[in-house]
Amino acid sequence: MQKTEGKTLRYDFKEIERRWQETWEKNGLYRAVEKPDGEKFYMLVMFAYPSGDIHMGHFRNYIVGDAVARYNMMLGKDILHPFGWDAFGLPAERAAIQRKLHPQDWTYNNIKVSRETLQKVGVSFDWSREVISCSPDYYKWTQWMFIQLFRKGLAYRKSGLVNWCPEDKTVLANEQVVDGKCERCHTPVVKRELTQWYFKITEYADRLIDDLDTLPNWPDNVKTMQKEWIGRSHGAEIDFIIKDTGEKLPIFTTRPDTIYGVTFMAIAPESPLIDRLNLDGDYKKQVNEYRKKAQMRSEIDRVSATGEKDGVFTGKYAINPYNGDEIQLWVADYVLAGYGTGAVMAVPAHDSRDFLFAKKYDIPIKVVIHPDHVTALDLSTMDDAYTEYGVMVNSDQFNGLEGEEAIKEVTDFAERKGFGRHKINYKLRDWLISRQRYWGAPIPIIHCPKCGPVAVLESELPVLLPKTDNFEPKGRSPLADVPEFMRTKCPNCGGEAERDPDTMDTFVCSSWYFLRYIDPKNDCAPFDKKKVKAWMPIDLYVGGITHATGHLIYFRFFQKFLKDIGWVDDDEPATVLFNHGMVMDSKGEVMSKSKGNVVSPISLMEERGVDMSRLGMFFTAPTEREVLWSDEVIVGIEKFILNRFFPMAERFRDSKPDLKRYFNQSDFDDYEWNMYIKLNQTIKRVSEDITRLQFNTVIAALMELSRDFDSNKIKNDHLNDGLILKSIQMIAPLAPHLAEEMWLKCNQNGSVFTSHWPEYDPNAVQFDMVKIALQVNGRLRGEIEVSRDSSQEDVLAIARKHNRVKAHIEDKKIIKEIYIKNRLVNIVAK
RNA sequence: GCGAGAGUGGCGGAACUGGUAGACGCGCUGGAUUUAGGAUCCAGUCCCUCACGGGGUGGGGGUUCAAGUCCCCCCUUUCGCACCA
Repeated sequence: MQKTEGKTLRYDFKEIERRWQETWEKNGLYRAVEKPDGEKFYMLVMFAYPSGDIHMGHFRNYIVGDAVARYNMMLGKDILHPFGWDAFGLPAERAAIQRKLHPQDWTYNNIKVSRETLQKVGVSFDWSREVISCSPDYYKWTQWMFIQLFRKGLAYRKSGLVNWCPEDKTVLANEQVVDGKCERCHTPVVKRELTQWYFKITEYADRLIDDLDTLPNWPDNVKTMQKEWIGRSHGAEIDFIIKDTGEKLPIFTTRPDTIYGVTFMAIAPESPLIDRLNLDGDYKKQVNEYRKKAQMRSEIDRVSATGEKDGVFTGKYAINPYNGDEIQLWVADYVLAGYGTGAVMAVPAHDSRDFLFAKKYDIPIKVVIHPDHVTALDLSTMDDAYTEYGVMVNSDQFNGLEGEEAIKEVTDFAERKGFGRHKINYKLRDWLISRQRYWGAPIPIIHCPKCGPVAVLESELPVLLPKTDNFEPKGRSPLADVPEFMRTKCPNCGGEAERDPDTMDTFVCSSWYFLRYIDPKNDCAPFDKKKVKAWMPIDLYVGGITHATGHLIYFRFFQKFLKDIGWVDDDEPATVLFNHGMVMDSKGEVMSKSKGNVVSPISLMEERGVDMSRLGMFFTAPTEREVLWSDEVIVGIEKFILNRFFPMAERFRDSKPDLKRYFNQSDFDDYEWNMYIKLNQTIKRVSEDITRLQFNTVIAALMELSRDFDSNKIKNDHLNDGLILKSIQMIAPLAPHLAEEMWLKCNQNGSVFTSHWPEYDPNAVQFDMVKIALQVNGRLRGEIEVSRDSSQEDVLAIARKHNRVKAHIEDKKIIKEIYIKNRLVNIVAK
């Protein structure tokens, strides 16, 4: 509490915050309409994982969204600003195991605590639409989504090598493996051969890339990251032939123009093709040993061994279909099993990796590309491959062709001959969604010995997660050990059958939550199409950059799928994306529990008040930049609010000003007119800065305005009161409790948030007198004040007479005089 | 290694389409008030110089009357990707 001895005013934030939060709740200020009729604004922040504590990062995220929501509310739009919980997932389960609690109890308890904290922050969430992803009435529809995908053949089961985390004892999606380690617990990931459920996101790869171009208001870095993650590359698939077995060995290459330079072939150790080669004695032994060794090597080993390549010769040969050359067939672990066909044609002269490999094992190198028609490559002096485009040489009828054209010709040739084709490849893999864990949405599939995997009938949803205490991870799904869950009848033939024991990746739950907010209580459908049509797309989505290649791809994928099956209208879920910066401690380190440097917004808010904390966070840095948090940033804000801004309410004269009225210069004296201009300039600046989410300069502008404002010098009551009321309106999105309190103190009816955002008077945003910089040869020599829009002649005449200017142009010849209206004069003299 | 962003006072950071660099705040210095501390108010605060003036937005070049802003090279740093053939 602030001491304000001698002053009648006291800013009792605890009382004020409590009172306004109650009032807002009572009046349902943030209750969204079912269907907007006028202009709408769907403000979305990423829903939260209920870990039990709300940290500074959350706080920052939500107050940014809140400010935008409140601003748009004041612009008269219908607002949808919901919140919910990403409540399934591994950490809940682990925490629950450690604390000997059930994940459900742990999760719901955390939600309760976190919700109460958030409610204290005064964020304008419509809590009546809260969504909890682990609640059966939500995951019922997550399962429904699965079934729709399954019906379209976009959810399927396949066996393959998958990422397995030995610590968490579950499979992981590619996105959850970072540097060969489990994203969550940092345990090195191993590969296992398992049959798992996948979503065919690759089917949408092109649209996921191409539609990024329809999103001008997404940050470029996110779009670039997504493009690279999806990794589309154009090239050719060429069928080589295994010499002995005659088997076709298709390979993918982006450089078919180097086809005559192929001197060996490399196959990934995991490739099943190797088993079909009928290797002879010693070779067989060596290859098998190598394959075993490769499999033992962890992912990190293989990744960190950059540069160093090894492999083993199979003793077999393949035939290049272009020239019939016999080339050696190697097994090498620098070839990725999962990309292309798991085998590559190696062109040492024109690929750095192949070059290293060929040097190491003394494999021939053959130059088939020259940089241009006059420059030739000399193999004896090459210490790396030449990988640029160039002119084809030593390539029979293709000699002389260049770059793109060469690639096209070579591929067309293969197509005509039937041993190759144009081909597009992606780095993106199908999305592995099965998890061998308890705390997730059960996969709504029944395995029937006769009918195979059959979807649960929609009328039977949800497939309830059985309440069991037996959820400790042991390498297979805990649900498999719950017989009453597993045992069921086939929906098709009625015979004995078993449920799928796996649960879904939580990213599935978070891929459609934004649609459920629009109709959160719907029992009959995931949502009402008409309501969704009215509210979508999301007008602003605010979150951290960490989800660039995970969630933000998945939710776009879901949107597109739902569009394809007629449930939504838009191709893209969110038109504007904004990534706020991270919040670090004062030393620039990431806040984490293990480091013990976590600053909780709760204690801060209790000590300084919610609005001071909000303003402090807003003021310290622009939204997209990272913040090194220290409580000191509050100091300046506190002085500003307590000593200057809040006391403005005391200067209110209750003159019932018309806030829509514009004034003329003749209504005022000089000080008043200048204040009027300053006010309108501030309105303009603040409106623009809020639109681009730059809140630090919003506060700076308000500081300037209230610094210049001296009520004693203002005789016009309407100006005095209008300036105060508009200032309150302008700070309202950032400091809602404060604004409401001042609004009330100024005898205004209703909430400041139902008042109309001020509009600036376009005839009063420039001062009548402007300062003109005087330069000689680009150097500043003085400054004069003239009336706005003065003519070049007049200004130059004054400028030439200016003492310091004169001193610098005397004895010199004036070559050029430049006048930028209302800004500067530059006299060029020699 | 590849790609993208960033580099401005002691600190956080301003600066719209090239046009007075350092808004706003912290900190610091001096003054007023106060028994004192705190708080508040006023003034000052990029660097060198008594001043005139000069230098200055990571470094070096360039374009321009004019560059933090545009172009080229380099350094540092953050983030992403990392054998994707």
